Amino acid sequence: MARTLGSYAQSTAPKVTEHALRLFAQHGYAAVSMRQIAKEVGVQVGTLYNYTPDKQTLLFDIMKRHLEDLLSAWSLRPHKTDPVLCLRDFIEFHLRYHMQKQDAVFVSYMELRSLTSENFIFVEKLRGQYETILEEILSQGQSAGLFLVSDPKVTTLAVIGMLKEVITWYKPEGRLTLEEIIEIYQGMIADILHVGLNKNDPL
Amino acid sequence: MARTLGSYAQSTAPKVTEHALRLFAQHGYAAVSMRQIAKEVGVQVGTLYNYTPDKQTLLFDIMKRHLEDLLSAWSLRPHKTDPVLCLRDFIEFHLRYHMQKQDAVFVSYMELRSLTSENFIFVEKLRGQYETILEEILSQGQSAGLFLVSDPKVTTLAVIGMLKEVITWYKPEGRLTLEEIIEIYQGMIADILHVGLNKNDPL
DNA sequence: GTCTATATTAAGATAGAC
DNA sequence: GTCTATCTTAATATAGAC
Repeated sequence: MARTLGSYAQSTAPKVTEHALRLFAQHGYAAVSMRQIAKEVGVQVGTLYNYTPDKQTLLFDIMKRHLEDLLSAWSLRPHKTDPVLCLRDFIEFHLRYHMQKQDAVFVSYMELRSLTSENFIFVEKLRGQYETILEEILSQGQSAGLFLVSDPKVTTLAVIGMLKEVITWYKPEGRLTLEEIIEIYQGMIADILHVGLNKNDPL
Repeated sequence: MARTLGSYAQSTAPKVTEHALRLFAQHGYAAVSMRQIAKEVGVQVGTLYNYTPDKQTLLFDIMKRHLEDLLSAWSLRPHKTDPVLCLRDFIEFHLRYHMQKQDAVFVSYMELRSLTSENFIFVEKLRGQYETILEEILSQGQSAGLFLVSDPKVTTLAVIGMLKEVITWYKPEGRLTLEEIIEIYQGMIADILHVGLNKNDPL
């Protein structure tokens, strides 16, 4: 990362983003003031406006960056062709990535309604791209006869719901390791999709 | 037609709650002002304070009433003893009830962090009571050997996650009827719990 | 019960000195 | 890059007339 010319101290820019993110996650975008953010960063309010034109842009940039990072992280992964392996891989990727970026995930989900309509459209497109990854894995497995579901669309949403819920209770120091949680979820999702059962087998 | 002396309109009290609920659901508690609520109700700001001591109490009362209604609606149902039937019943109850009170459900989930700590504790207790219902059904089925899960606690959370997600996409005029959705979810959850498979059967 | 008017506080954002 | 000072607007809440 290139630093700004003429800056001696540790750059303030990343601090602003970090503290804004944490405060938004904790109290919600609308409930956090620029003054609060400035206080956490350790500067006066006016200074913040050297790093963002306004509060809305601060939120938008946080979400945009998070979703772009998420998408690029997935696409940089070696691509598996078998839908069953690909699904297992996606579950692991999703849980690992999301559990280490809890604040960004939380804000990107909770604060959609705080975006201006223009920014909302942009962010929703990115979110849609991510959900499409799972949708396509499921539909490929479905047409290959590897998965058997009554309604692919609803199943996708249900799986997404299961995975999203994890963030509300996962704690690194909790009873189960992340590896164990991943395995449990891979199992439950395999059950829902009837992985391994042939289309013509009786249920 | 005048109902009460000096009052031409329908009683204001329920209107205040209704409009506050809808606005909180749409924009979030912190983003909604008392002026906005007053405007929707059709009164001046000062008038609102005849119906609530402050904005926080307005939010708290909405959540409290919603959760108390939910709990009492469940407890008024005829109680089934068989865990399998009880679970199916709970899924149906949950989805029906939640789909017809979308705003209240949404606010009660999203605005937990907007409550004062005292109010939060109260509301969390009610929420906990509701989640305990599902937990107990699962653990009863588990000990009766009717369900087979690798980790009951995580399974409960996953099922809750699945059910909660529905509210984010369900529309009464959508492709599937509520009855169809209920059936699909009963099926998926039965799959996760391996309902009908004996504990000693091979998977 | 509802209104108008107002007290008080705090918000987002900008200007200009250093 | 950061600060102080300030503009402007809007927030919650209250008081007192009708």
